[in-house]
Amino acid sequence: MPVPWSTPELASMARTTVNTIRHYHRLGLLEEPERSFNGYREYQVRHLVRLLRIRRLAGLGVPLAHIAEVGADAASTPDLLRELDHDLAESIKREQRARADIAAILRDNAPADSPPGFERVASRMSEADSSLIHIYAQLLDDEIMADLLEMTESNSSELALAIDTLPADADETTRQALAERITPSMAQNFIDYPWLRDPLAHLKQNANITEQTFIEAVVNLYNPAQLDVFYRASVAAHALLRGSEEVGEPA
Amino acid sequence: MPVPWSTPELASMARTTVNTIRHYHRLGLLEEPERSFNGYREYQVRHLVRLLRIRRLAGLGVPLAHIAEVGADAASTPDLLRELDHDLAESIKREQRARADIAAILRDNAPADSPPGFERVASRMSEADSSLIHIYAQLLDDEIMADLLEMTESNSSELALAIDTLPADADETTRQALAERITPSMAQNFIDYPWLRDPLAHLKQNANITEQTFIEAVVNLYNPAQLDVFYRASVAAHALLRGSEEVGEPA
DNA sequence: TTGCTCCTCACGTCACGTGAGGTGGC
DNA sequence: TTGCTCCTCACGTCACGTGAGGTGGC
Repeated sequence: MPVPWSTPELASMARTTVNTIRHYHRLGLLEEPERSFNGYREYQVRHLVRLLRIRRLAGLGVPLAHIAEVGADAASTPDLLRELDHDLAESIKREQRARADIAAILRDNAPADSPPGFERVASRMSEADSSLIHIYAQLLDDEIMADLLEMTESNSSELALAIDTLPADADETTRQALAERITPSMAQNFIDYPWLRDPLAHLKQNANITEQTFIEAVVNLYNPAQLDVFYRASVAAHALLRGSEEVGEPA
Repeated sequence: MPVPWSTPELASMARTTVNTIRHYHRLGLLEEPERSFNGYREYQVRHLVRLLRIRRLAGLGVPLAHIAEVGADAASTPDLLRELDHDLAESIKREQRARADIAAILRDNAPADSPPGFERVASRMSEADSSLIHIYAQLLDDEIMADLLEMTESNSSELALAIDTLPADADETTRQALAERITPSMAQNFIDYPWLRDPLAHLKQNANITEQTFIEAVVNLYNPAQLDVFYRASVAAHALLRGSEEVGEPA
């Protein structure tokens, strides 16, 4: 390839594309070369050098709009580079988190839109539970979320299924029976995770007025029979705890 | 914030923007909610959940156009995720290289568009040398480039300056004197870097017909006097080596 | 009437890529 | 005439952001 070079030749030498070169011409970043008699561009060595410098800066993350001034205003360059470095560091962190999350999803064979951190238990969770966790993750801090994960892991699959499949019009007997089955583990949870008795006190600081959200999510995601079972079990669990405190665990 | 939520309220709860929500509506990704009497959107819990799932997938790098099908076609998801992971890994590598290069530029106070790897010596290099290195980096493999860096590091600053500032019309005496000054180091380079005697043999494999480029770059970037000095020094250096081989270094 | 909240619609951003239609010499 | 190379010009992509102009109830 003797000088002068055509656009495809220049692109090939700089390991880029003709579209990229034309784009830089449009932006005024790369000087237009002379034209041959038939209108073809004829690039010289200086164009190749300029193109390589532009590609280098673009590769470092310098916005094309700033590349002209990087040449001109060398004094402001360190600040620009430090800013770029900061952006790159952030981007790398985000991508590394995404990779870790993808690995967890693949490892646990979980749905891709599982709540972050819940991949291990995602396939055992009902739609309602999964939805609720998505919302809670916006409202509760990480320690609470970690506790929720523990609770979900220790949940009995049969009980979870029974709750999940409870029809909205389940009769009195069915509800009461189910409530009694889940009362012990609920009581245990109240012991293991004291904040469960007053979850509203543990909302994220930056989450403004969200107590309503917290409650409305539950009410929306479970049917009346399920909510009734939760309520009955919760009352029974509290009674159980009060009983054991009075009898076996004096303050 | 009681249900139903307005668009800004929904955006705030999902830690995103109203524009993002409207964008998802336009793409048909997020169901349009009911409107109030005055035309305001009224979002329910299910919209919040859907929005959070979309944001989660988007955060993992799933293209918006594929998010609908990720829900529908769970079987193809692992392949998609593995592809995403591969892209993320590539992106992270690129960004880490960029960060390392930015660090080198800042550390050595080098121009941002220095040839990669040459930051330490960039401030001592002439424009022509820097340009040439940019071009050579496209044509020569990494080992040769490492040798070029070594050569540049060991170059005498005064000699480099003398060459760089040599006028195109420098007279005979000046040229000859300068050639004689650089002959010893050039001879030493021929010994230390044997490939210098036949650099064209070390072009990158994937770089097709580029010998011309190699030569045209030199001819274009240096003035006639400089080229003449290089030529004279090269001839003298070769003579020197032949002499020393005949006298002091029998094969 | 003024402010406030939400709305729609069109266009902008970033760094190019795509594709249609035309040209000039073999 | 066909093929090949290069050209221009308009529009597309991706995931939104911006800004103009309008509305409805206090």
